[in-house]
Amino acid sequence: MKRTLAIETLGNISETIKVQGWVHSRRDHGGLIFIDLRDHTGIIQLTIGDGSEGFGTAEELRDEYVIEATGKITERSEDLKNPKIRTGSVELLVESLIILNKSEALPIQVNSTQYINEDNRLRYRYLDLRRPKMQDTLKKRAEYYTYIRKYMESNDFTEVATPILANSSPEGARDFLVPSRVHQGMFYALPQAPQQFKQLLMVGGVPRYYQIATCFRDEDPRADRLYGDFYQLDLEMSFVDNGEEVRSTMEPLIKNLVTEFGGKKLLSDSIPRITYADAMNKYGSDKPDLRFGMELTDLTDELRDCGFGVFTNAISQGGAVKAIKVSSQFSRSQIDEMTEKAKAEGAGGMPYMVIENGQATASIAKFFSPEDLNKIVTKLEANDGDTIIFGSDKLEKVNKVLGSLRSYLGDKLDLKDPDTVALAWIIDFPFYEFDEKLNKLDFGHNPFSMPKGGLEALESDDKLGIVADQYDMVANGYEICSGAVRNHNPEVMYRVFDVLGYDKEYVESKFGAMLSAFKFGAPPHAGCAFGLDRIFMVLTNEENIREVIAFPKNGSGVDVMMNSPSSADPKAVKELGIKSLK
RNA sequence: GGGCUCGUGGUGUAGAGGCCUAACAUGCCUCCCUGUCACGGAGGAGAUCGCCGGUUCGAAUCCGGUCGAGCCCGCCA
Repeated sequence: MKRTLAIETLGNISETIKVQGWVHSRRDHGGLIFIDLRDHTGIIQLTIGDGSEGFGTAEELRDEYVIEATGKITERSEDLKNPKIRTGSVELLVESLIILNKSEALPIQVNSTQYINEDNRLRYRYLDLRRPKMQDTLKKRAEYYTYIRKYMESNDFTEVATPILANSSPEGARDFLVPSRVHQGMFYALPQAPQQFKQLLMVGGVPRYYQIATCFRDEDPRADRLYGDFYQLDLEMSFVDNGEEVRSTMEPLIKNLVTEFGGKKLLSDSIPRITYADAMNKYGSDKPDLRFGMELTDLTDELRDCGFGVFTNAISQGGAVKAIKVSSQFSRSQIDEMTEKAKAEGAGGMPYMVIENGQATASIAKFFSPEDLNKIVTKLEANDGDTIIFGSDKLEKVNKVLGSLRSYLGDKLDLKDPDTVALAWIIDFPFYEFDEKLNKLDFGHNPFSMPKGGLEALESDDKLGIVADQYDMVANGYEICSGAVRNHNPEVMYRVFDVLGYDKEYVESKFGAMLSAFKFGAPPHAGCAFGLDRIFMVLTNEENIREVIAFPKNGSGVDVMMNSPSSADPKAVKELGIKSLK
């Protein structure tokens, strides 16, 4: 076994050993120097007395010097043991000491848990990574990959690598383009996902494919979304024509990742299937956090003829009135903050009322008759001390605003148990959506999924009612997986685009390879892709996804350590046939 | 592209018109110290308060612009 600073590998008491690592801290008592030596496994105390051969060297040491020490492992006397570190019952009595490399004064401290702003951490990521927490993250992430691979292999999935230099895809996120030198004026694109390749693998006779795939998207990041490249567990299964088979194949892995690997509780052992429509109506989100209730209640019918113009107007214009009940009361400033939140989501304001002594008071209560108030209180089962928050507008807007407030209040009221993971499958996404901005029909998710009901369903007059055989998995309010039963039938493919007004030529120009492949005996197939960074983030209770990878870009896509992106050698640019640079 | 918040010694913060010749913690440098483990003690260096402009007798503090960061909206099939 390689000698590390883990207690198990240090050797026996009074054995003479050699250890290497970084100077975590140094305590100089004049004639006696203590050094905390650190490596990826932990810390051991080195003790050097005046008179020992290494003493002179020990006096020169500074934080983060890299050293090698030789000495005798010695048990500490009872009163000197330090229970805070794993090796605290022993220390190394140093006989000789070598400096392997020095360190300048540090821009960020390694031996501290003090908050450091992220810009500095990323600029000196190699120092940041030395910190025990980041060491643990990297180690745990490697175990996570192993755990996943083991499951996939034991379920007969074959790992296949797909190209990084791929093709631009017309739907979806913005591509990273790579200019071709050999074919000037032409571009590769880094894959947003191996979507088309994995479907071609199905046509290619691979029964079950998986890959821990790097995916590239040039879109603005978020706390739960990396800029540039990120990782997916991408998989696909042939001769599968229903999503349930994919879901039940992958469920055990995710559940075990939560419990066995992550050491957390599942909210429920059986994972609910919730339709997109139900999720939107009950939680105002297609990625609801199910760890708490506070569901949206529809009051449209009850309040159609109420005395409050804001509500009746919304309803008469085809909109809805909904409410959430919160078992809590709020200060003026809290209400203001929530109102700001609602406005940020597009609401005009945040009407609310408070139930006190069996009476509704505050904000908009005065606009309602006792009968209307009674309907509200009854439907929401509201009690003294509850606050009822309303939304009225188009249904989609109401869902969005109240869904956002629900999540916000879940945080504020501490309803999100960090030790519990609530999983759910969201199913039956709408195939088409109405794009308000372009004032036309567009794909809801992706054009590769099979419409439920196939060709026949596409003929429906209610295009917005067509459901895709498409499913997401959500965990604690995060979307962690997206998948679908794929459309492997060229006729259906043409028709899917035809509904949006795209002709055959368009489809062939964009998806030529897939379409022609599908003409040569494509098996039905289905699959999905899990966001590995995001799942790991949930499992480790991190709120920022940049905490779970070694070298993330910052919010504007810059690697502040490596200084990328950067300008290129003009010669290389010229060779690519690119003429104009700013 | 838009909104909100932030920018003060190496690091993390305080200061919110004059008390600032800018404070505290930590780090750094010098010296003392043989049982510390966030060692302790004495001394010292280090910031024109992101940048530009304005208001004012006076600006780290107020205003405008600009640059950078974080979060959110848009975007992310």
